[in-house]
Amino acid sequence: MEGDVPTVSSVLTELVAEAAERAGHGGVLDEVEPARPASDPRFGDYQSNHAFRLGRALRTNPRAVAEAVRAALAEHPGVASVEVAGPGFLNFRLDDGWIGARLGEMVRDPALFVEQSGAGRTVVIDYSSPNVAKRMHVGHMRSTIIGNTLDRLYRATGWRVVADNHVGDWGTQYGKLIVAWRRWLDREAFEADPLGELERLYVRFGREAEADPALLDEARAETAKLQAGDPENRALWERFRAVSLEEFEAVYERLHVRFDETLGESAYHDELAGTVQALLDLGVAEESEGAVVVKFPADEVEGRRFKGLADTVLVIRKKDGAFLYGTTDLATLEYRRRTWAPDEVVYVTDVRQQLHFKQVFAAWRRWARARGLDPDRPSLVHTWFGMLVLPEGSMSSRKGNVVRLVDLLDEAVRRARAVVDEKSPHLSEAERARIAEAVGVGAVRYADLSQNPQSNVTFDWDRMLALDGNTAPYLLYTHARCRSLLARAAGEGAEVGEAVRIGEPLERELALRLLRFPEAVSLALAHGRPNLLCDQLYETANVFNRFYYEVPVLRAGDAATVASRLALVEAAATVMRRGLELLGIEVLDRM
RNA sequence: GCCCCCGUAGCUCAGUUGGAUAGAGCAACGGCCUUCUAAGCCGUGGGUCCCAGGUUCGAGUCCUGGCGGGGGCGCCA
Repeated sequence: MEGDVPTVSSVLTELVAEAAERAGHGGVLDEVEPARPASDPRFGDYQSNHAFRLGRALRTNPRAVAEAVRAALAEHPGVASVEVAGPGFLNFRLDDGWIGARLGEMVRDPALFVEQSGAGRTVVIDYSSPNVAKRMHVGHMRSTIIGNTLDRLYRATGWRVVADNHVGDWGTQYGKLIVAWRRWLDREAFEADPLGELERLYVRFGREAEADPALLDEARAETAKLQAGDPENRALWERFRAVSLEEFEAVYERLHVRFDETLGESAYHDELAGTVQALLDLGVAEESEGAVVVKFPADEVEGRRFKGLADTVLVIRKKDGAFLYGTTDLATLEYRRRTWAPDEVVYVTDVRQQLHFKQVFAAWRRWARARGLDPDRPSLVHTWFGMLVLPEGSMSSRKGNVVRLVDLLDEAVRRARAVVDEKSPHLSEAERARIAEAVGVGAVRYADLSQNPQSNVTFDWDRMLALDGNTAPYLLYTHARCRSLLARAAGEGAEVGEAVRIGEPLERELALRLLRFPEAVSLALAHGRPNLLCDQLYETANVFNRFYYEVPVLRAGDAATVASRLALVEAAATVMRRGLELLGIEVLDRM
């Protein structure tokens, strides 16, 4: 729709922008501070703090600026009143009729008014990326879940998304594994639990090699044979890879994660030598101490984004001629550029790789310039998240304290099942199993998503698997309550209204909260922080449950009120459903 | 040594990038089911936002210096 400004925030922001211009402050700032929900209901529904910005720029009293902007505000059907408060806040109170109508329009919009900021644009998202020949553990969870949710948020805002699982399927560990396989394979164990056996072989190799260093030479030789295309080693490697991907896929399916591509490190093996040569030829890289490196002298490092990069070095070819993951990252980026011409490439990894990606991004930009390409396209984003640590410290397969991802999911579902059996014994066995799966897996996803990704998390079973409070089951329950009410309404032949008519304060609060959904989606994506969407859904659920408790729907009395309230309930169900979908949590109609 | 991140209620964490009187969940205590799902709702108690300065109309948020914790830093990923 041409010129349409869908969200409440954008409507009011636009109004303020026009008023500021009319008040003679048009060119003062290039951006208008977005209107936001009021920090306290006493201050109205929404507030604009733009007058402070203007006041600072004009070196005048912000209160006076606010008065001037207020006086210049155009009439708008959505705005019931505007007040200037305190040192220069503009407080808006919205019109009840407009809120109800607006909500009706929002739920009829397939995008729920979510701004389609990515329309016509392509993003490659690189996430999850576990190493082949090992089982996935909880350390892989954050990249997988956060990455997948960003994937969903990008799609919701109109982007074309290429989700790429850049698995670690190449490197020296396969030579070791081949040696170990030939010496110590327990074929029965492999049949029963392929990755378990591969892990055991890998650990055994490490132990044996300590006593007999000659094994390392043997492994190096096998790696070299593999990379030279030796058919026997190649077949073994392919087998390791195949059983791994099969097992990963089972976990992804339970987590509702789906990739468009699984192009691991091995896919770029043949490009690495050429990449290094190109970087040398273009003067992006240089030889140093026998290796090939990209240097970042302090005086060449550009801007705040590259803070901490100064005087560091990225090695892209070792003294012995071998390549490193930085080399692969650059070759991969070049492949992505050629293949999908993305506007943006997002890497979702933990905080430890910050410096690495600053280096890769800076090296890429230099490479792009040297070839006459636009260094800003694709724009490169490293969305990092904090470490997941166990209460007793770091997790390592050597210490044997890893928590496998499937075990976490199984335990979550087991606990959820106990609650379902207790609360809903009347449901069929099959339905209870389905609910337990959705609740358990949803709880795990939500536990991760609902906190700021950049915080470190200490792994805690009880917290991760909590089923009440601010959790996935709470959101699922709220949605199920909505659906239950609507199902009963259908049974009684009650009409669901076209529009919502605001009456009770809780109807108003719920409608306003629902209208914030598209703002929350944009905010979550802009900051790369799914927890902002979680907060919104949690608040929505809380308001709905208070509404549900205090305001009768089916027993409201007159048919018009029943119809209006049912429309509100349906709007709540729609928003909760879409929100849960964006978080990758399977939605339930009953529980 | 240099660089990055963090320090908020007993515990786990939010805090919309500088906005109005700092909020949730858990745990504790008290209340609400003859009415639409009590996996719910309401209430009570709980704070030197690590410390000290600074910037301004306004600082948990920004700058400086400490203290404490985590992570990274040329041939691992």
